Amino acid sequence: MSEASVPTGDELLKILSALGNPHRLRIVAALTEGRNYVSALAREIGMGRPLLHMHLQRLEAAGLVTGSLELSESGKAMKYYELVDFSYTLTPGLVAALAPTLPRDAKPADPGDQAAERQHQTTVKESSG
Amino acid sequence: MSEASVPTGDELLKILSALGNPHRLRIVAALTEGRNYVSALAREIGMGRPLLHMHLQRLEAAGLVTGSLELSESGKAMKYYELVDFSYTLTPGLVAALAPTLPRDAKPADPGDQAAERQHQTTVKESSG
DNA sequence: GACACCTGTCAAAGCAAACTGACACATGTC
DNA sequence: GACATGTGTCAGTTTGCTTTGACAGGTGTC
Repeated sequence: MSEASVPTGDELLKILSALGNPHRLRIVAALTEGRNYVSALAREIGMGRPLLHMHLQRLEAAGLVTGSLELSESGKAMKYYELVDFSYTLTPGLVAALAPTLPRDAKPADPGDQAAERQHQTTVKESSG
Repeated sequence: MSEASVPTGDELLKILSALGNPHRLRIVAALTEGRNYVSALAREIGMGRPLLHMHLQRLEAAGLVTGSLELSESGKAMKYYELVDFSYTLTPGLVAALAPTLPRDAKPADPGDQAAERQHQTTVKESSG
């Protein structure tokens, strides 16, 4: 099953700008092989941990990946990221339909469109002890 | 009929980064109502002509819109832009398939992947005299 | 010629994103 | 304790996109 194919304009924008980056595309590609934790993923792709961390946050904020902080058998905390099985069909029609729901200019005088925040879901599991 | 749904990694990146901008999404949305020329479009959307010009170039480079310099009845040169009926389905699989064809780091020492340029097609028509 | 409309481009400024290095913290092993 | 591995975050630089204003054409009309 895939993600909802009809997001809001704001969400679509976040998705597109999140994927509009070579590093992030590569990260998504690497995660199709399975979930992985940050440090290992950084080595695999060949980029610094702080940088990868930022990109992963961007992808998570767009709802394209999910991170879960787990405890390894040895007791070390490791943050595993995995792909969300998304599926969005880009067409002029979709853009036209969602464009009206785009934030104008972040005008401070425009209540009612707020409270649209989305909190990062970071599950915490324990795998044995 | 829609555009090819399987571009190269480089093209996908251009498409995504082109659409990952609120102004450009709005431009695409405005063009779904029909073709229009730059100055009129600038007034309709409410942005400067030079700025709109740049955004249109970005969209054209990504193959999402097409521009054609035509001559109006009065003889004035007007650049009309219209939408390309694209359709791309974003999935992890697509990204994984195209990621290997992404340009590494624009390394100068890597021939063979070049000559992949794409020239902007700018038709010139004459409507009457 | 002056005006209104269209086109295109350039340089400088402004701003957001990307990137790096260093720090603080925790755990298991030698 | 020293070391290697994992986590997260922060400050500062660098890079690149975005934006603006000004300029240089072109045409038709008054």
